Amino acid sequence: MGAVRQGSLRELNLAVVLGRIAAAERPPSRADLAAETGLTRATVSAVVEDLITGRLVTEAEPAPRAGAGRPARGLVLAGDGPAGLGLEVNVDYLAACVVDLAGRVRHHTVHRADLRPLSPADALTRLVALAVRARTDAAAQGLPLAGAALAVPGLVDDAGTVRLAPNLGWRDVPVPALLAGHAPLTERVDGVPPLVVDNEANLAALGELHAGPAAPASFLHITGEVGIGAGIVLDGALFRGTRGWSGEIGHIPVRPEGRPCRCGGRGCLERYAGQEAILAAAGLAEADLPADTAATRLAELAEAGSTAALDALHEAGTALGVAVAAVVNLLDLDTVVLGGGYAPLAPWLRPPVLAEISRRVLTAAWSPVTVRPAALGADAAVVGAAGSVVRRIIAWPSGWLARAA
Amino acid sequence: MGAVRQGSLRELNLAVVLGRIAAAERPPSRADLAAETGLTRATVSAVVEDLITGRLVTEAEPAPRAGAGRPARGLVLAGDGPAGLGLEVNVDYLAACVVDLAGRVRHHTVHRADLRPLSPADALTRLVALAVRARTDAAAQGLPLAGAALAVPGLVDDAGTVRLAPNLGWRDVPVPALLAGHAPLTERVDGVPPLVVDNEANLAALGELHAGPAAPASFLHITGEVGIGAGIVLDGALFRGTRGWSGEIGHIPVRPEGRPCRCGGRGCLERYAGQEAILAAAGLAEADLPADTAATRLAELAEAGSTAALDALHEAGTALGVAVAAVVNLLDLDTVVLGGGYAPLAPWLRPPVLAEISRRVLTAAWSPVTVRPAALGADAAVVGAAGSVVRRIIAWPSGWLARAA
DNA sequence: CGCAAATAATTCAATCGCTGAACAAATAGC
DNA sequence: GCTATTTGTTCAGCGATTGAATTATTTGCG
Repeated sequence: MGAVRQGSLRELNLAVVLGRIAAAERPPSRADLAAETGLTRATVSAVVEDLITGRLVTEAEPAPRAGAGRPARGLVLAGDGPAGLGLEVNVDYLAACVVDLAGRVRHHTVHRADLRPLSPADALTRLVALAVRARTDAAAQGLPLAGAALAVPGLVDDAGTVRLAPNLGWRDVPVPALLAGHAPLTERVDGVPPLVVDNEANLAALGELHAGPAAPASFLHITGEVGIGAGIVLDGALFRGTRGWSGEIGHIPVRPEGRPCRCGGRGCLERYAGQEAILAAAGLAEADLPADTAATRLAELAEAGSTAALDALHEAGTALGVAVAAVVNLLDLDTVVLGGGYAPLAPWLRPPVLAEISRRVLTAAWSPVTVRPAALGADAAVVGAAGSVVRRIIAWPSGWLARAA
Repeated sequence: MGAVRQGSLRELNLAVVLGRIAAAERPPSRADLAAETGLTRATVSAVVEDLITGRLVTEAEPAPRAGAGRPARGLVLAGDGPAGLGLEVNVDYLAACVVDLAGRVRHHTVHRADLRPLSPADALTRLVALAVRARTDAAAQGLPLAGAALAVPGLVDDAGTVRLAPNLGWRDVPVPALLAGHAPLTERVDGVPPLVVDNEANLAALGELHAGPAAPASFLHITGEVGIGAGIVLDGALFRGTRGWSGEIGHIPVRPEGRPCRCGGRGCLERYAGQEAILAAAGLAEADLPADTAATRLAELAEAGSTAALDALHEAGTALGVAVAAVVNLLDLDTVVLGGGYAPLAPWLRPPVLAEISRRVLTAAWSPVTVRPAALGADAAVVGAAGSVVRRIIAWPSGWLARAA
């Protein structure tokens, strides 16, 4: 916590009030906010006025009806306020989307193509084309973009360099430098780079947090694709680790005397619950399926009662459960979200995961652990990326207000 | 983050300034603090005056010498300010200590006795005797006690009830209720209970954080005793999990097809790197050694070149390394501290732990993980308990100042 | 030795944002 | 149409920070 200057007071209260408006189930009145926060109605009015003139908040016309007295005017996040641009590079598709302050997806494009043969520079050039279309669409809807975030299936350092994205074949790719020619993804505003690069699993977890007001404050979001990544959300904020490389769950040993893994260990989770492992166990050659349909195909087979598929899923679920139990023991989380390719497979993965948790988590007897599929599907990472931009504005509105003024 | 009222400004700045004084390497001057925090020298002077009249800070007479100009007056945490009382119940000893604001241990008593035959009530009665002596000693030194914390080798819920302490044989022990007759451990002040009960591993980790200014902001502290517990410190704060039950590292599977464990799983870490497992592997019957000397005995044997001991330690270190690698992958930590019974064994445990980390942690190649023994020895938990009390004051001085006024 | 330069800390009027109470606005119920 | 009730705004007052000026204390230099 930095020092609190005179002006910080208003900055902090702008964040507090806007945060309450964003988190509220129904549009709160100024009086509600005053009661909730402990601030005076006078102060709340002044703060709200700043937020309204800054186009972050609008008054909801159909005010919620009460008993007697002057009717309250509900406050909601502005639909025409700043929006976030989300981008994603993945193994077999590119995606872009625009999410407004209220969390609505206002634009969404997916471009399917095998990215592996392309150089990183070429892939990014194609991505810029998508970004430009998204920008144009946003402008047509009167939405100013406040920033962008790019989701990548790999490890990203603070500078935005992709250190390693195995399934993409990327290694030490300096994304910001490669985008240098493509303003306005590169103009730095207020010290915030206009494009943040982050791990796909992290951003997908943020997407889940953003998807509904019912999201718990702390949970583990597991993205099951070729690799297995986890996004850790603690108290409503993404936990990134010392260098931003948290969530590497794929190499927790679940059968240490088991199959060798490319990481050098043995019996890693990825070798038992990764997409390739499940497909192989189910008797499906991986090569003839595009990655995005593999999970749905498996779900169809399981639905149809295929013994091979059911056995493969049970096996994978058990391995996943061993790893999840370890994480729950370590972090004492009460919710686990199955995302990415696991989402459609949740009906079959859930039982063995729960079984392992109740076997191995000492505290599960006192307070049960919830395991549920992700609310967002395969779009979680892009939507989460765009959401992370608007979320930053909600968490610190004075930055945007100063820029807009 | 709650709303910020007018008066919160000063409260926040008191915390900011006191925090800087506590964290500084050498006594900072008011001017230093102003430069660091961005506050005006005028404001810092006012804030510091509050801290000095509240007996939290004093001026260090031998001011650090500079070039020219009026010499600065260094500010340090007051040695005669509020102190914390730390208590510990463990399998074969009770302990109490008093730590002052500056982190110095001003009192320390250990009472050795096998606690397992005693009822929880009897054990706590003996503990109160220690606490009373510590109080008297503190009073004799002019130290007002600001609160107490009790370390227990088990799971504790929010109300202070020990839900399960297997090695102590405790189950659902309502510690605050059992201490009800023993004021002043029970009078609630400012909404803060005078006695906080917490897990031993958590408090030991806090002790490590408190032990030196060189402690990293985020680390994993592993307490190896009969069970294996971990304290997770993230950004200088203990991470407790949703219900305060984080850090159960003992049941991470390291040999899943291996030995059955009392938790119901197989091949848990505890069965390979727990004290009993190491002693058995080294050919030492456990029964004939008091728990506190087992580790030193092992260290002696290893020092003397005993093959059995060296092999046992290598085996345990490898198992520990597998689990630690999993945690490091998940949380992206850069420091692991070997505490409790592991501290004296660190020379032999470190190499296999590091080997497993470099094998299994993908990112270890870019930035190495430090593994080191704990700075505090077996006293870490008591000292950490007392430290947690003074730490709370440093984090929120206005609470103490209001009480003292 | 005396004086200028430099750095530390304090004083004080000005200012910014919150507070609390009074007031205006708008509606339901009688 | 009147009253009770609740919402939202206005305004004087106040607390905390600010910034410039002032005082305090030492080093360096002639």
